[in-house]
Amino acid sequence: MAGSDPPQVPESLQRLWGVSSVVARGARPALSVDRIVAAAIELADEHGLAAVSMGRVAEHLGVSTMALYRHVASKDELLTLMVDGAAGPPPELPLDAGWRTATDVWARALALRTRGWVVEVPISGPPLGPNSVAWMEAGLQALRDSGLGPLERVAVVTTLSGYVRQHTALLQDMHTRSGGRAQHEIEFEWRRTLANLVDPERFPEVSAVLAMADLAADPGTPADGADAADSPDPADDPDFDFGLACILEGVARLAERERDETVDPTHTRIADDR
Amino acid sequence: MAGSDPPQVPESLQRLWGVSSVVARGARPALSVDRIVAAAIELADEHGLAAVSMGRVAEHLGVSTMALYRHVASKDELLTLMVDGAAGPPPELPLDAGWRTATDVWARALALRTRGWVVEVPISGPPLGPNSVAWMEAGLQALRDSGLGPLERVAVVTTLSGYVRQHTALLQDMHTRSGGRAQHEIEFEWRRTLANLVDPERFPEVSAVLAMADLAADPGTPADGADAADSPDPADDPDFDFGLACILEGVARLAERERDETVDPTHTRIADDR
DNA sequence: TACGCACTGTGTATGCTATACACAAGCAAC
DNA sequence: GTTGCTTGTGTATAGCATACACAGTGCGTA
Repeated sequence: MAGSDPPQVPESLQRLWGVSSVVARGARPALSVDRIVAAAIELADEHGLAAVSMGRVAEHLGVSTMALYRHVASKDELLTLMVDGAAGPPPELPLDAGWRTATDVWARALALRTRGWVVEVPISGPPLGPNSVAWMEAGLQALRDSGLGPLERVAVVTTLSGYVRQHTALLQDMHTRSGGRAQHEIEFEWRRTLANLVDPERFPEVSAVLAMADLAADPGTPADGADAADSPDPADDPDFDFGLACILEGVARLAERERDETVDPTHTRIADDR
Repeated sequence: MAGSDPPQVPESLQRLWGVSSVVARGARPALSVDRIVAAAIELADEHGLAAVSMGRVAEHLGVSTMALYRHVASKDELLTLMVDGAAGPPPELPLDAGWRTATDVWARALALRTRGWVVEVPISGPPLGPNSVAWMEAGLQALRDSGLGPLERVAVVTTLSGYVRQHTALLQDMHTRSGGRAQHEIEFEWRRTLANLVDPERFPEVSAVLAMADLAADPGTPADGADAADSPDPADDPDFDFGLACILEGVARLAERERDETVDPTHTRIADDR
């Protein structure tokens, strides 16, 4: 009953955390989990997640396909490890600039670090890899003086990373579909296509958005025509800003309300009614 | 230059929107996109998305595998159609109860309707199916009197659906991993596993959360032991409530601020500083 | 020093997958 | 009736993840 059994920790994860434990007895390994993961990530970065097959990863490493299975239990496990590896370590956060700034930086850094293919791999459950945990730690630290409880901070971090994930997914999809054209161009075309399909009577709101003049107009490239098509950076997107601000604003408001209720339940803030 | 060319609308989507256009010339079809999609959805509901292969769908319909390709261009397209079909039509919203209530209802309805396997299919880009558009329309209507601009409302709807998606994914994953055990039990086990791996010195915040007494304790089933394992309903999860409230609160705040700036830029609200 | 044995990488084989291609049958328009 | 498009079918192919038996390698022990 006591904590003696190590549950289904995938073994390769143990190696990632430095819990090797076993003594080296046989032939010295020419391969390692890290090398495999690195090769797979490189492949995904260059040719997309679809190009990551066990055979190709092995070929890229100059070993046979089955050699990989000595270090990784399955392709699914490899994908999970890839996601963790691609996340990398979190950046230093400006913790003394206030929780809001720190969290904002955190989210933008995460968005920047999240490669497009990461969102294509099916959800890998609760984070278990070292980097994932490190990001979680950083997020929790950013929110330390927000006034929220620990569990709520976890919820916020989860929500934010989900938001980043979602946004990256959309950008990635558009980028994939684009075939080199600019993002705005794709969105423009999508809008035109959809406008031909929807019935303005059944879908007035959608139609209104689709028909908006400042959108239907040809999208002039905003900046100096930089290669936004090459590196889709969510932080560039004004929609990203809005959604992020939205979430952070909500966090602030909830934290504030909670603080009031906790510290001084009788005291009501001025003009905080409604 | 004029709008004469129908862009790459996948044809089967056209059929979904009722734009059949072509006259029936050859043999009368015994199959239809809807029947295929329905069969695929049924299969996914029963045995998971992994069980959905072209062969099995065809077998389930009593036709040959290749017959499907007369109505669906590829498996990817079928998946997209499945997602739209599984969404179904949006519910009636209490629009006169205020945007916040309406949006809350909208999000919970979406969470309820989102089957677990839906989040497993890779992002299908901007919504194009009739049901997806209908949900978008409903969301925009819910937010009509929020005071936000049309584009911001789109951003909010996108963010919310992403949030629902994210949450469903996590629940789904736990549910898959569980193998029948209750959700709390899984979370408990995950916590214990992770607690053995993380170094409290490097990850103080995470460790603190993992060590929290009220969580490490055995999780008593909250309700009357209902079959929460069978139907993972995100709306049951308090975490879901918190995140949703967070986003909606942020929306309210931003809308409020925007209204102030737009209507009367010179007027500063009392006690709205910081 | 020699043996055993755990461990590493390899080659082959299997079953499943999506999908291209050529064909046969049905039915409207001419 | 003939033509030609459309629909369903059978066969074939290439790619995939992965099981299994085998061969080399080097540490711990006799």
